[in-house]
Amino acid sequence: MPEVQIFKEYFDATSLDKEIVEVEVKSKEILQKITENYLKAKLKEEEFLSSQRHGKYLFASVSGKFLMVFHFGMTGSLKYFKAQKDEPPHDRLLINFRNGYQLAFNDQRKFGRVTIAYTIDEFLAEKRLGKDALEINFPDFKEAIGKKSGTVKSALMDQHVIAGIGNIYSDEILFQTRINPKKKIGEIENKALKEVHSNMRRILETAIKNHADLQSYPRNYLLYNRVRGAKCPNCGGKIAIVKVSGRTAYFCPNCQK
DNA sequence: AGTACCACCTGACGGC
DNA sequence: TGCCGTCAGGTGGTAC
Repeated sequence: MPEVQIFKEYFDATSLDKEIVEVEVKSKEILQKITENYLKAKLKEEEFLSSQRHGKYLFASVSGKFLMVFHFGMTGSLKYFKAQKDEPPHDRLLINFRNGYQLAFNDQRKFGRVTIAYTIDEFLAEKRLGKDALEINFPDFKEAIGKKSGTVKSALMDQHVIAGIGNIYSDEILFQTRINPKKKIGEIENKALKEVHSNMRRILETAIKNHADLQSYPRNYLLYNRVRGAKCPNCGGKIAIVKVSGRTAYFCPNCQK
């Protein structure tokens, strides 16, 4: 989600209030529930007025009439450019503006998706997305997560519970709260859950402040050096790697009980 | 109903 | 040098 917030800021700085002349779809696979012709017709001669982020989704208002929805998967990004030499290598969608610039939806692994929606609430309801991780207050957080029965890591990553936490940020939150990623939700005390909530917000805010660039995060963050054989920034012990409901979890067995 | 896990896709990387 | 297997990460579908 911090990356998506950075894309939102980039989008707002580059692509608002410019007439769209044409849309090119280079990889149809990224279109979700819409056809290429539909998207082209919808965007032609319109303009982006503003954008909003919810979890990992970015919503761009198109002339106040409807929303263009972006989901970036793992490798998606945006690039605003003019010269051909600046065209990104895996652009799946290009939006051509009247001013000669283009906005590219670049996505090497094609896990990203683009679609059209009419209201954010309707879209969130259809996807059954939880509240945004930066917006949710503790009582709502507790209630949402309390309905789960699996591991704390998979609950944090479940977009229906809270929207916005991915694999690497769930690791960071649990590392800083000193909770083992395999711990069951029911075994977490209220006080620790409160810490999870406040650490979640602080970590996401810190990540955004650092432009979602892992190498500029504080040195005591697990994410600063999330690689095989890394040492724990707390105790110097070896960081372990395990699978938790199919995802790779990095954690310190000594600090996270 | 809810949880676990694989497929999707591509490039990087390690091993032989 | 080069080929092959493995891995990464988010989501959606499927299996349990």
